[in-house]
Amino acid sequence: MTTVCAGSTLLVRKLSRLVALGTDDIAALSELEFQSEQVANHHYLVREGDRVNRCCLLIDGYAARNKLVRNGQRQIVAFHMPGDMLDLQHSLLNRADHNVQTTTAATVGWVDVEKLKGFALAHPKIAEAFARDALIDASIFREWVLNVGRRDAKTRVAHMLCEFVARREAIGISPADPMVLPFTQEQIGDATGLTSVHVNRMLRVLTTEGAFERLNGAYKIADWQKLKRLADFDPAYLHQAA
Amino acid sequence: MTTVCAGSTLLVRKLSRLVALGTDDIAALSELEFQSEQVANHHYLVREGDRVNRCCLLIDGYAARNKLVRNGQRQIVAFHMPGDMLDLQHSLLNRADHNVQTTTAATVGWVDVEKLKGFALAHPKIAEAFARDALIDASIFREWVLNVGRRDAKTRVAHMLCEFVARREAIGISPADPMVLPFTQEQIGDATGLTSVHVNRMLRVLTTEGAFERLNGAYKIADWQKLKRLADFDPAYLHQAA
DNA sequence: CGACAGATTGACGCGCCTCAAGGTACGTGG
DNA sequence: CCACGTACCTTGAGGCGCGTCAATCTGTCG
Repeated sequence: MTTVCAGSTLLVRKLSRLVALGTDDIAALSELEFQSEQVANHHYLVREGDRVNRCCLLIDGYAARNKLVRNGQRQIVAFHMPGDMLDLQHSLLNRADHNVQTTTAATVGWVDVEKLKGFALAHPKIAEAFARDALIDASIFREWVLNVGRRDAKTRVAHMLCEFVARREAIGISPADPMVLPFTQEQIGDATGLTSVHVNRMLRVLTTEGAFERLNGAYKIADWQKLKRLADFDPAYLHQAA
Repeated sequence: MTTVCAGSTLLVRKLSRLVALGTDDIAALSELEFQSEQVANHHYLVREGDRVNRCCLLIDGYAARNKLVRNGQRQIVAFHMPGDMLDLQHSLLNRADHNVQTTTAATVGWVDVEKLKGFALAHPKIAEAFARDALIDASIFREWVLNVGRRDAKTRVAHMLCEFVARREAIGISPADPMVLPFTQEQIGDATGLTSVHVNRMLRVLTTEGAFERLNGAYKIADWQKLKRLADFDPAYLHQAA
């Protein structure tokens, strides 16, 4: 549960997509020690109201951020995949304003926030990478406001799938590969402001229209161009190309 | 149009709410020169696709960020008020992924982005303030995803009004003061994912329920506690208390 | 085999949208 | 001073997209 692990490799790879790291930056990052932990599905990595003093790198598995309204309905506001740092978000704020929960079994690596801050102070390139990462997250949040506020159900679901596929591609997984979605239909509903029932119907429509296929538990993008078109998807907001 | 102005006072006041600035930080900020410009309502301060190399301080008036879907529908993803820095958001990214547009006539002050970056490098406290500001913006985006995704129309409109009032309070304007809303009902609709027609009806409902009053063009919060309750509003996400 | 999470499907209703017709306030030019 | 345009607000009637409720099915893990 608390073995030191090679999360730093993953982190270097991620930050390298954001800025051009110097060899000294990379050397420094390699020194970073992550306390590795295996957690079950639905495990809370951060809870609303927590004081955050350590930071979590998602090494394997998937996670989602969510907030609740008074009557208990849930809204997922972001999802995360291997390589994502989950709590830079909160490190400078007093208390977590939302929950972060795994959506599959997962492996995470913990680092002390103060240690990361020290790195940022000593290495401007690393600080810039952290800042860009936070700004890209913010850009994604804006797209989600648009998605939930102004697109119809079919487009919304398709858009969320497109973002998932595009971000997977950035970490090296081809859109054409079959995939097991790390979300239930209810979670897709929580992310798109719909009910699981309606998500189910929209997935059926997207399937009959030939945008993607379903084989027992797994899904496969049947026509990536068509799905993007149906989704009104423009990846510019992901700021992936450096 | 390009007179140097005292925007730095406003900026010092804003950053002081985010971190404890040292006297040297304040002295340095006072040196900052803003090119002041008066702009009309509906003026674009940033356009989607722009390369951003200068940064805009909103000195007087109001502005909103918006994105468009393919069929031309608009979604406002954030609004801004005097004292807000509008483009720290974009300064580290290649291209603007959304528009920023005034919603009233306004006065803004421009600074060079590189100059600001220099400040951040030389003054860790200022860098931290910028970072916290960006993280708070992100927190507000998350709340908007929740608002648009999971609350009904009346609650949504009330919530947006609450955020407006709470943020005004942070810059020194009492919730009890009558106010002329710097948004049209159509803009409130664009911010909440509703049509202007339905916003109109919801405002009527909130009025008949006694949450607020309307006197000719101006509005007044009649019952701040009641409005917050109707809105499911918890200001924690604004991270205003340091 | 039983228990349980998740997917699927149908019937029905409501919240919000659409379309359309004024109304009001204000600025602008004759 | 009035005529007119423009931007915004207001109100009503009707319709549709998505939610609600509920039953059934499937796969998986003990």
